[in-house]
Amino acid sequence: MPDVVGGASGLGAGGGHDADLLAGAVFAALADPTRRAVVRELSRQPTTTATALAAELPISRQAVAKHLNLLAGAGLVATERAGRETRYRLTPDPLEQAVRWMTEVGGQWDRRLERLRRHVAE
Amino acid sequence: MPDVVGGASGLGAGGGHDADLLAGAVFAALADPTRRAVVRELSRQPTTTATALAAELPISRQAVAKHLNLLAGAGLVATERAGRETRYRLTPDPLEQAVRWMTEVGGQWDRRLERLRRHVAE
DNA sequence: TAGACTAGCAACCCTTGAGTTGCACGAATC
DNA sequence: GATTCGTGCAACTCAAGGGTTGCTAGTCTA
Repeated sequence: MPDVVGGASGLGAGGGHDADLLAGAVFAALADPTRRAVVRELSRQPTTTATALAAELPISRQAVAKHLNLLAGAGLVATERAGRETRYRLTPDPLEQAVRWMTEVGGQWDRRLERLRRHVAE
Repeated sequence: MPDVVGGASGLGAGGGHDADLLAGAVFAALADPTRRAVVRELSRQPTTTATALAAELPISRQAVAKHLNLLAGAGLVATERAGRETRYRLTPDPLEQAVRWMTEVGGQWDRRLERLRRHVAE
């Protein structure tokens, strides 16, 4: 089951190799409502700590830390230590990858749709 | 835990009401690699059936059907019966909502970054 | 009408993931 | 130097989700 992408090689040849995995990590990261709240909050403040976030969310500090780790794994967040606290900064670059994935799929479908429309018209 | 978004009302006031839920459904739908493969395949063929998809994927027909139901729940797929088979068609409109969510967050962060940069410069 | 093909429903594993608590360690403060 | 504050790590619970098998029902065809 882990090689669904690779196993579907006949399908996945459309240019996306591991870009799919990158986009997938972003999608998985943004699939959780708590994580979306964290990201939104990070988009407002330049940097924050896990404890500060936990103070504004109905979950524990450790839960927030887990989410931040996952976000860091997806490349959406960067960490930097400042004394005894670690501050988290939003790095929205991977969002671009995800957007590209979606526009690619949507665009391909639009092209297919237009082709079908033309075929019906003739 | 289910009202994380609402509970974070102090945060979520940035214009997104249930648009967050819509985008969240899209993200959750695209978080699974199998579902991404299904979507990519649907972007190539105008319509398909669950059995046809199952023939090209390493999973059973019922698993594909579940994924298609979830995609339909997110509004990414529409169904139409044709005789004894149900054909699935891609409806990429919700992708736009998701893209808007991401660009909004990214844009807000960019603005915040620029403001910070200006503040440092002076 | 009998048989093949398609889809839908339900019950059932088993893994993942979100969340918790508890504890131990480095950094500031007094 | 002792204490507090902020993190990090580990173990654990519990619900959700991906996948399977088995069966039933509808539709086309021979």
